[in-house]
Amino acid sequence: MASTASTRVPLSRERVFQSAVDLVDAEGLGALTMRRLAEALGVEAMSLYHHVSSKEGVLDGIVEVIVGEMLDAVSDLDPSRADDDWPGAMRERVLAAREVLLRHPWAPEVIESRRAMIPAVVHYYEGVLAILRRGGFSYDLAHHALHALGSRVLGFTQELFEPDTPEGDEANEETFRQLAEQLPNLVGMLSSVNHDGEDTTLGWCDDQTEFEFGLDVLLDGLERARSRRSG
Amino acid sequence: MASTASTRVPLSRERVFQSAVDLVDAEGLGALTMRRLAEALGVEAMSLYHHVSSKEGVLDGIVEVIVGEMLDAVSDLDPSRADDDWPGAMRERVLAAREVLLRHPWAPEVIESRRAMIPAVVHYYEGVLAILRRGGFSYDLAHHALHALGSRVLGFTQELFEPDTPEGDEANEETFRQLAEQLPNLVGMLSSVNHDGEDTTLGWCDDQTEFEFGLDVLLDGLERARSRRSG
DNA sequence: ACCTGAACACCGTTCAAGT
DNA sequence: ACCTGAACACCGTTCAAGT
Repeated sequence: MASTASTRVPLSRERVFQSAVDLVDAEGLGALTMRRLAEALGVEAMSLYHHVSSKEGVLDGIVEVIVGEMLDAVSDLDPSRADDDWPGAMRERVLAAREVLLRHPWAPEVIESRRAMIPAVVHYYEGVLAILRRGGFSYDLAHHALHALGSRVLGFTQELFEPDTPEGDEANEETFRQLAEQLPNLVGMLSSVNHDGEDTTLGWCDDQTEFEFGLDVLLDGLERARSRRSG
Repeated sequence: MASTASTRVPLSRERVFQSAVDLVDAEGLGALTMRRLAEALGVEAMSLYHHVSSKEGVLDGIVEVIVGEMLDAVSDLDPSRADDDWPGAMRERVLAAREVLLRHPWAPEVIESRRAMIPAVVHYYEGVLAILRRGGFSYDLAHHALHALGSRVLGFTQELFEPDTPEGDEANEETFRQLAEQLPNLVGMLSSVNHDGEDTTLGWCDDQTEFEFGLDVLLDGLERARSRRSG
């Protein structure tokens, strides 16, 4: 019954979102416009609006895809581990999520810009909370823990500064050189911290070593707060 | 010598940035366009480009103004307090910065989007580092501490979700209702955490109580990491 | 040196029309 | 039901020209 002339697959929300992820993987966030996305799908820009309400909806959908990959990645971890080692269970979950981000290094920027209740994100947080509850946290302390961990539960650390792009302008380095003599502590810190290792990295500071170390400091501090409160 | 016909003050970077802050204070971030900003200054849009290189430069300038206010606010604190009570000194500094944000509640969003080395931000971090160093942190551990504290050193907590705007659509609440039975822990947490108090607030979760509590958990965890390492 | 007006090259999005 | 083409209402920014 199907015409053999055109085997075009009909558009769907899922195809739109996956295509958006592929486009950004290949060409960066700047390439994501409604026109470019439509082109990649072999369709006119306005056809997209039958499946998404706006470009904001596309960005939400991108997060749904990425965090969906995280949910897949954590689905075969053992939830009962949290009963007697919640920091270990959390660490395992978060590092699995981080591996997804290493395949989509632009994703933290998009995730940070979204505050809508995206189903995959909500489910991911539910799993984080489950670990904290099994580990003995009250709802109230678990809430504080979520905020203290921040983006780290999704596998990335916020950057403070971004280095200048290799080919771009040198505004940052120039600013820093001019101010350097008023900044003894920053100069000292930057010279003692390795910022050009070959380590797997999501950003200037966010390499695997820094991420794991900072995560462990937080998990330890939170476990201490928990045990102090539950007596 | 000066003509009395027009007492127009010449444009300057400082006037452009301050005017941008005033515009956003009055009408929100969405109102900030080069054309609107020029209008507020009684000038054509293109005149702005003699003083700033781009709209990105205006946003950097806004952060310079806001964090400049923070530097003023912390300038009369006693640096030597960190010598025997670094968590107290940090707490004092951070809460002073937060008071600036309470006057500009849109500012966290702008600050989060900037990664350039803005002079005021660099100086602010220098002061944060000075406290950690006086408190006995190695450069390496101070670096981890900065990332662990994240946006908190500038006085705000990242939100996880934003509630629906009062007049806006109800997409978030709708999503949540549909998923609620699969989310026992989130439902439990949200019902036990106060999200509609009259407290001074920067966001849904970021009220003064949550901010101070979460800050203290982190400061305590960091002090523990420090004392464990220095023996 | 500083500011302007018109224009350019994009955006996201609306709308009426096609099939 | 789904897709289209043209148009709208904006953007940020360039450029040649004014004073």
